[in-house]
Amino acid sequence: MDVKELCLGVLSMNEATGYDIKKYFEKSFRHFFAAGYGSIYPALADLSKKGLVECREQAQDKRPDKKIYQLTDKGREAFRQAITKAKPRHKIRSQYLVLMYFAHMLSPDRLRDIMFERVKEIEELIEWLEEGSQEDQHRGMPGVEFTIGFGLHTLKAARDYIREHGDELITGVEERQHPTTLRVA
Amino acid sequence: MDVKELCLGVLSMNEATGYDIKKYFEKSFRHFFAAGYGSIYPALADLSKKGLVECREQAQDKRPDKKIYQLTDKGREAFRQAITKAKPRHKIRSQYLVLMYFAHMLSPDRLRDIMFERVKEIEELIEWLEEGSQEDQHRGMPGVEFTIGFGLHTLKAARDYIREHGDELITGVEERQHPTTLRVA
DNA sequence: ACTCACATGTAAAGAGTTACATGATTTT
DNA sequence: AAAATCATGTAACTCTTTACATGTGAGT
Repeated sequence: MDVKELCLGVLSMNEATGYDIKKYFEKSFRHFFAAGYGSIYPALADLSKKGLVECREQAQDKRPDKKIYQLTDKGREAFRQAITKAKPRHKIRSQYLVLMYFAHMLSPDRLRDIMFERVKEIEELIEWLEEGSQEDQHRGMPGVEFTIGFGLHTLKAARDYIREHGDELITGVEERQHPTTLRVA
Repeated sequence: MDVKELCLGVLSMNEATGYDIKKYFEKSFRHFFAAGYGSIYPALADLSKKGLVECREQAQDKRPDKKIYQLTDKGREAFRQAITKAKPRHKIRSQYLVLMYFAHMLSPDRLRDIMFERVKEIEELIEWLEEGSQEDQHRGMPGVEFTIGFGLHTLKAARDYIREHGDELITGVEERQHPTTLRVA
């Protein structure tokens, strides 16, 4: 289940251009699956070559022609297969947590900045999801609500954890870096 | 901040073999940064070539020689640089949530299986982290406690969300797939 | 004057995964 | 008898990221 297959998924709902698909990714999968043009356009070219999507070109002046893609029957079937067989993995790759792990090697100021920035990012995502949940484009797609709700719930948990334990970590680091002389050895 | 840099991080605490490093990854970074031999061994070879680590070989019979790596001063400095400059990203790539998003295209049985499996995986991770938090190898590393606590908190949130909203999703999918004939159109 | 939205793509580099290859010892 | 632990690695493949390349029109 990679960018190619998610493109099929997006196209299973509506025909779209590469540009549209990128926007859809941003709107809907932002918190669990990101992709840029550099992976979407080649993916579409590949799907086209394999006969899973077809495209019709729409001329535009002063702009590159629009290439509007739609699923073929083969593509629809391929997507069904993909989601039927895909293993439900959930991978996290977090440089942020690596930094927290090695917090004792950072200055308390840098540490504070990182945590602040992370909380800000999380809050932006939460806002984004809350806006998205009010759109009613996803009537009839119970999964949309579920994934938005899941995102909101886990992001809030992450934010709250940092808020509640961030100072503790900073204090711990300060103590380690400047041990008090008064200590019962 | 990739596997190479995390290897430096692990070696900043203790000398180790590639095999040891893999085990350390599993014990400590499992919930936010996974890596296999296929990325660790080449990483060490590369770091060695760049003079960031040194290795001494220990002969063993009936086994390949052990290669015990340790940081050089250059390597120690490189790691300090890396964590000072690294952007604190946190990436999630979740096929699991993709499947939930397109839940309406799955059979309720498959959906139930996926959620059950996911909850089981989360529970295993939680247990793992709870065991790890009782080890006292991480004295003096306040970041270790923080990352374990963070993992526990967010994993529990994820588990609880699925428990509380999973049935709702399944019901929604069933309704969409077999609409009742009794409906006020 | 600048940035955002529209609209397409390529090329090179970087990273990670998977399968392969070897093989004794210990535990279940 | 099978599986896990110890211990190394490579090669091929897949996938993603980043930077480049091009250009208009509308809004601030």
